[in-house]
Amino acid sequence: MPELPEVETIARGVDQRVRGDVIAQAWFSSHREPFKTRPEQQARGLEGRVILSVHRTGKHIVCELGALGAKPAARGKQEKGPEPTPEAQWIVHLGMTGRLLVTTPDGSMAPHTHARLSLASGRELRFVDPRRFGRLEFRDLGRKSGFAASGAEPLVIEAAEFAALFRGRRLAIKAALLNQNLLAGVGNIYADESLFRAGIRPLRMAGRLTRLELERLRTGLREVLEHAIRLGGSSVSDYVDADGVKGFFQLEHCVYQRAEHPCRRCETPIRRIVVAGRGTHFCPKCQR
DNA sequence: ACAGGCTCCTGCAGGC
DNA sequence: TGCCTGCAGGAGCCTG
Repeated sequence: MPELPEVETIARGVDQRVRGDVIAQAWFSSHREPFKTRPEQQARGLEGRVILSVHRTGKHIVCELGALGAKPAARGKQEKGPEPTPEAQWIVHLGMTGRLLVTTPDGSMAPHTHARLSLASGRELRFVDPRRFGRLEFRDLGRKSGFAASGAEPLVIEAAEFAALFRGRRLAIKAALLNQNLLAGVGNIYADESLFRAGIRPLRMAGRLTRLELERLRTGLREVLEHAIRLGGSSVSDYVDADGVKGFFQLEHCVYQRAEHPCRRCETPIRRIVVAGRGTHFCPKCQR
């Protein structure tokens, strides 16, 4: 299931391949879901627009779109030409099983393809999502404000702000980590892995954690996310990047989906419980 | 306001 | 071998 590192990997890959390309034609499946904006409206808004950039916010992939003829800023260049102002955004949430792929038009259509954007370069940007938990949204920035995740970014949040998120919260820290209104981008895998790094049991009440524990959690979370991004994300279920390539972080999971396996640190068998309706994995000895 | 539970959806694993 | 059941989970919605 795509979380922050997987979404980051996909957004980077898609950005590399489609930045500056023009959306010639947009096609959407006739399923009721997964559209936050009506498909006809999305198609109308997308066709003829230039993709200025693609980036990640929380678990969302945001495509910044400009008017035909707008020149995107070159990636990673120092020379700062005037940044073209986006006119619109196409926002993709992958849900559990969503994929955003850049393909050639002759590439066979995967089952459950819900959107195909034909690009002027001849390539196609495709959204595939068997379980339809993903969401597609179009925002006209002339009418609406730009997309912003409601929660804080775990990669940049400072200690004081992080601690304040959990103050007075009477719920399990695991459940709090999954709440996108507090932190944007953390899902089940990295919640479990960061709690292991911090040595904190998932059922501990969020508001009762000490300053020291919260700081271990903040740094553990950041480390585990950064490490996973370097490895291209975790491939559990059917996650693949923009090229359809799997990531490697799943080989380094310490607790996630390792129930009954020995802890990598102390060899105690990893336990699995259910917290907030989610499978939750922890080491009963290393996590207190 | 906040917390917890239910719902959506399909693929896959496990049991008989 | 093949069918059936149950489970996985992000986030929006409803309820207490």
